[in-house]
Amino acid sequence: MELRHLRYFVAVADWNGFREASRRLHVAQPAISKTLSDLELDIGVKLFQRSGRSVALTPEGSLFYQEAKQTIAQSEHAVEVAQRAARGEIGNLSVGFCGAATYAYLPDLVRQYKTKFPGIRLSLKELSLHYSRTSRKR
Amino acid sequence: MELRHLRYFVAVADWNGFREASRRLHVAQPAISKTLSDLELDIGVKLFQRSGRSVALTPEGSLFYQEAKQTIAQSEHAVEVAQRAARGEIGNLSVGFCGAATYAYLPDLVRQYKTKFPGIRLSLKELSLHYSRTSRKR
DNA sequence: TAAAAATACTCCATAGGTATTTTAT
DNA sequence: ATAAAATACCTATGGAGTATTTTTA
Repeated sequence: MELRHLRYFVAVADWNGFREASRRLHVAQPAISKTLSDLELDIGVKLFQRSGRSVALTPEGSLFYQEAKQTIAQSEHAVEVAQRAARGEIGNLSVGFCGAATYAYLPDLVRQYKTKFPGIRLSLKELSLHYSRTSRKR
Repeated sequence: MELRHLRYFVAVADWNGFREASRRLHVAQPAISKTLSDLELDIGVKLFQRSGRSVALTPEGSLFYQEAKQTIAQSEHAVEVAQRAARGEIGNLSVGFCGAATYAYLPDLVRQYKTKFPGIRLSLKELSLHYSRTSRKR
């Protein structure tokens, strides 16, 4: 099963019919027909009640419809999260500091940061001064 | 973007590497390579930091990883819902009743029902006796 | 130099198109 | 009789395989 199956399925449910869905999707009607019977075969559940002239969701189809929309929405959300992170609108930033910086620079830095990057979670960590000594041992 | 892209992406992240992912997925390594660069091109975000010898998620990739797994899980949930509904384990049942049935049969019926089909939501509606008259009008 | 990923190509499976038949109103 | 879905058939895009090159630890 691929998102394509779900997109076509939702389109047919939304526009109640293969014909109209095929128009909206700019895809020929037999392709929609094939994709949906593939989907039904794959999951082993009949999603539509066909009566030649028209089409209606089965009870199982109705439940699947909700979940299919949810799946598509989640997939779009995934992309959006990645894109916003790439633009620096969300994400995490870890800042290490020590000694004099603590009171001289940090407070103002954090204040500026919070207003400029409200979507980024900031983690602060005081670095131990023993670090350079212990790492040089052995 | 299709679920295939997300499945491959998650596999590469999980098995930290194209090579190992290709073994686990039973798909040749260049196919994984191609699919992932297609994905990055499609969403316009670099998901992995390649250094020839090894591969690591970028910060954006890490966020996308969570969302991709969520998307796949939701797609599997969708199928499960449909299949359970088809098996009669979940869903809705509406029962109309009227007159003598109300006290003579309904209580016992509902009791039996609840134990046999715990996943099915039951809706009861008392049918108006005027219904047959009004529907016959005109 | 030895692993792992990228590139180049080839092939074939299948998504999608056209033409037609079937079905129900 | 007509509008819509299914079926049959064909085409072509792109997913996946093999062989090879590139990269870096």
